[in-house]
Amino acid sequence: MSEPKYREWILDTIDSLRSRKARPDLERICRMVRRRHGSEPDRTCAELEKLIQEQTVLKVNYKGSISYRNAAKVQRRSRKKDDVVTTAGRRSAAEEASHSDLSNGDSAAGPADQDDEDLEADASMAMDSDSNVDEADESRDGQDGHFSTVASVSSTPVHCPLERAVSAPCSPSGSRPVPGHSSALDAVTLQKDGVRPSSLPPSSPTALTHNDWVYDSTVCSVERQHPGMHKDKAGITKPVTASVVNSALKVKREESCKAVEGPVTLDQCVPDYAARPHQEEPRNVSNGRPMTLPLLTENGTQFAKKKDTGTPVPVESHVNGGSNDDISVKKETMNPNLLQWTVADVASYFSDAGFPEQAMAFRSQEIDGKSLLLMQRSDVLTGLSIRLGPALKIYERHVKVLQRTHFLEFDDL
DNA sequence: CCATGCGCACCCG
DNA sequence: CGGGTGCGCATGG
Repeated sequence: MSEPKYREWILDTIDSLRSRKARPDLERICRMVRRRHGSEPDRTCAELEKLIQEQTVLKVNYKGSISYRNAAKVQRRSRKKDDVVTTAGRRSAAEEASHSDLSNGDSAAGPADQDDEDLEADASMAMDSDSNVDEADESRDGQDGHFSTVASVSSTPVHCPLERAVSAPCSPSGSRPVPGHSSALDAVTLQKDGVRPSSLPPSSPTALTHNDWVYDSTVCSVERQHPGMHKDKAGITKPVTASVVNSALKVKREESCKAVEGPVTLDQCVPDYAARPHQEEPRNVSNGRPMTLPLLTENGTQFAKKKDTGTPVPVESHVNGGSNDDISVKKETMNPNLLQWTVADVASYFSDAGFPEQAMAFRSQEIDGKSLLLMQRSDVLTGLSIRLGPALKIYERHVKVLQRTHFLEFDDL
């Protein structure tokens, strides 16, 4: 999906701006990429959106304006120097943090790393728990409240990368999304400091306007729930909020929600994925995807395979201790047929499984479902340039399982 | 005019 | 305190 070339350019640009102490905002990023590589701003913008979706880049609202972060660098906590370099390049460092704990999302850095989606989910949850919406009060101008968080996506309009990128604020010149409203679409809010555990109410639209918001919904939906929510894995409650939010934003597409099958509620919870078209594309979509929902698995389960559908559903994982309470919602998931998984699906799966860093390696190597089925132990252990520990777990607990499951169910193919 | 460099104020853990 | 962020100003081409 995202062109590696662009990924590198954009990440380098973000890093560069950061080192210069200049805010990595859309305008500067587009300008610098154009200057350095000749890429059109629109294209850069489109690629940036993709990176945001992949969580390679995090879109955050910091001090009242939008900033982009190199997810890999979000370090927050101790990072060791070691970063392993993944093939992709140096961006991996962060993940380590992720393992440790996603909870924080703090500061600018944002969210916790890249863990993808699920994590995000939980990350968000975590965050919200502490924080919640609202800080509106003061925030507005921004003080720095640091930012909120996470984000991802973006928003706006559709994104078809190529086609429309334009709509978005890409244009270098003045278009910056104003904090607030206009971009409301995109933005969603979240905030961190404010904290109010319970929640949601305030969050409504108005909240958006205030400062921090995160972009994207992916997370947002989830996030604002009060901590308590975690518990219910089913996520029952969440839906509500989420929906609320969405509606407010108008971001979502209802249809899509429906599309999803049955358990609607859940979906709603996770609306973002489901809901937004954008995301879909990249991720699940391979084809007409019917995704199954995660049936509420309990935490420990790594995969839930639904026989009916025959799908291996990647459920989240546990990364840290297995507590997934939070998440469980995982995206409902991917296409049941591994053969139809795209590179993004694979990366997303591993991120969800708790290996965000390694997921990048899969993505860098362009491993899609078909490739995954062909991978052998040695490929996983040595072909991805990932550390042995995670590689072993990935192979034994995921690759092998997925392959086995696939062949059992689709052997005829 | 534009890209950079960076002091300094803020904020968080 | 240490660390991250980014405004605002200064500098250099």
